Amino acid sequence: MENKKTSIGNRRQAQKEDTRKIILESSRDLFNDLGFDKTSTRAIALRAGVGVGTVFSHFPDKLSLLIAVLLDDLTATQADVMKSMPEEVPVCDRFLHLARFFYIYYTKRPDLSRTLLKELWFVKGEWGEKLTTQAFEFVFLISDMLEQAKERDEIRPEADTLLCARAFFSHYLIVLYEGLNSPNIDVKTMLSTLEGLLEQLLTGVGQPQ
Amino acid sequence: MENKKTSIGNRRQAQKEDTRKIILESSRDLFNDLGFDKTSTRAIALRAGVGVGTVFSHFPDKLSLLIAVLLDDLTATQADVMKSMPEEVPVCDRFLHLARFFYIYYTKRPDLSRTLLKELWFVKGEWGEKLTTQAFEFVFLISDMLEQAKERDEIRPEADTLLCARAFFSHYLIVLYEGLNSPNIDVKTMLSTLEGLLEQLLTGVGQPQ
DNA sequence: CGGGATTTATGAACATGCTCATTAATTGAG
DNA sequence: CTCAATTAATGAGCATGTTCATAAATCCCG
Repeated sequence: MENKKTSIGNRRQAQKEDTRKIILESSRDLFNDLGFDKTSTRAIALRAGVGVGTVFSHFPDKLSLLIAVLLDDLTATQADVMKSMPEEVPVCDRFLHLARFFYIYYTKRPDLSRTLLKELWFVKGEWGEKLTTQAFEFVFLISDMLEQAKERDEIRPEADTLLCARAFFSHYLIVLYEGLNSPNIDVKTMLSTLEGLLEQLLTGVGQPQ
Repeated sequence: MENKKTSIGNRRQAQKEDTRKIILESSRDLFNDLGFDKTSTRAIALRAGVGVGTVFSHFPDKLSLLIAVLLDDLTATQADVMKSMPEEVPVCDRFLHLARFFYIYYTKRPDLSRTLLKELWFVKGEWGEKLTTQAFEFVFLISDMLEQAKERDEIRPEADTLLCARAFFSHYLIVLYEGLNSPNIDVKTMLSTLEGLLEQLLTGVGQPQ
């Protein structure tokens, strides 16, 4: 009763939020159980107990549903990473720590990850921008780590940390794509490949001078 | 008359090949004119003067049609690259030469390229393998170039040329993705970014020793 | 309360990728 | 040439993502 009274004036808003949440939960469950392609929007609506149209009045398309589901997790993952990030170790190790958490997350749900990463670069609309933003923040995070490493004289002062962060990111991605592509996904192998690429980048492959 | 006689015994085979070719040509035209999404398989069939089912008896799905169309071009592009490849210049320049040709090709048809590159890693089936093969050959090509450079003492003898080739490739791809994502695509900018990344990799960003 | 305005929910309808049972054409042995 | 077998072509039909006109629910002002 009191709850009803306190919520007077925004019952509609609360209802909408509830509907949104139940759609997201249904999507999450079905995506996890059946995979992205085999989950129909009708099934999502049915499980959520709403009409198909309702789903699309909350999310512009099916892909945005997946992004919404996974971005929640990825934000949480990033928080976990930061909490457990070791200090006072080489920047390479710090980056590998970062990569490990995400690789573990992605490889646990290869199908959904493939769908997400396929679209990473080219999704349009509100949810596409959120995804791109997440990727940018990832790069900036690496850039910060490199900046700190520079202050510790770990990397050369003349190095462009943002460019270097993009290099790290591109290696991180290529290893992720390769991993998700291979039938037997193994985070350890992925991380050791990534480590090799990073060491190569730190050392350089050209003849000095 | 004589033609007919000589082709006796494989009229069916020839017919099939003709049908295949006209389907491919229709696809190419429509993809170029309308883009991938706005080209329907019905439209392709109509333009080719065949039934919809015929299209799918020659190619497993719409995406394979796109791959078939673009792989032809990409093979030709690769041949052009090799013909005009400068010798006796730094490996970085040789790679930039390679990249230029492909960047030009991709940026001329951003929509189709986006669709192709989205699927690069994860396409299934016959045509997916052809695409993956093409990518592998690209990496091996770089690896060969690096091996030659090693013999010229241009890169360190202890460097792993295959790993280095993968690094080159990952930078090549990230720049391509970024380029295709940006509204104003500019091959020159892409190439200078790529050059920066390569120089960074050759020099190394860590402190020597 | 009353009732017009606004927001939210709905599912029939549409477009499209793709399948598959059926038909048509071609072949080659007798 | 005949005809059974093989291969190619076909399009109606299905499943599914998405739209949009309509209905239902909620709000808010007088």
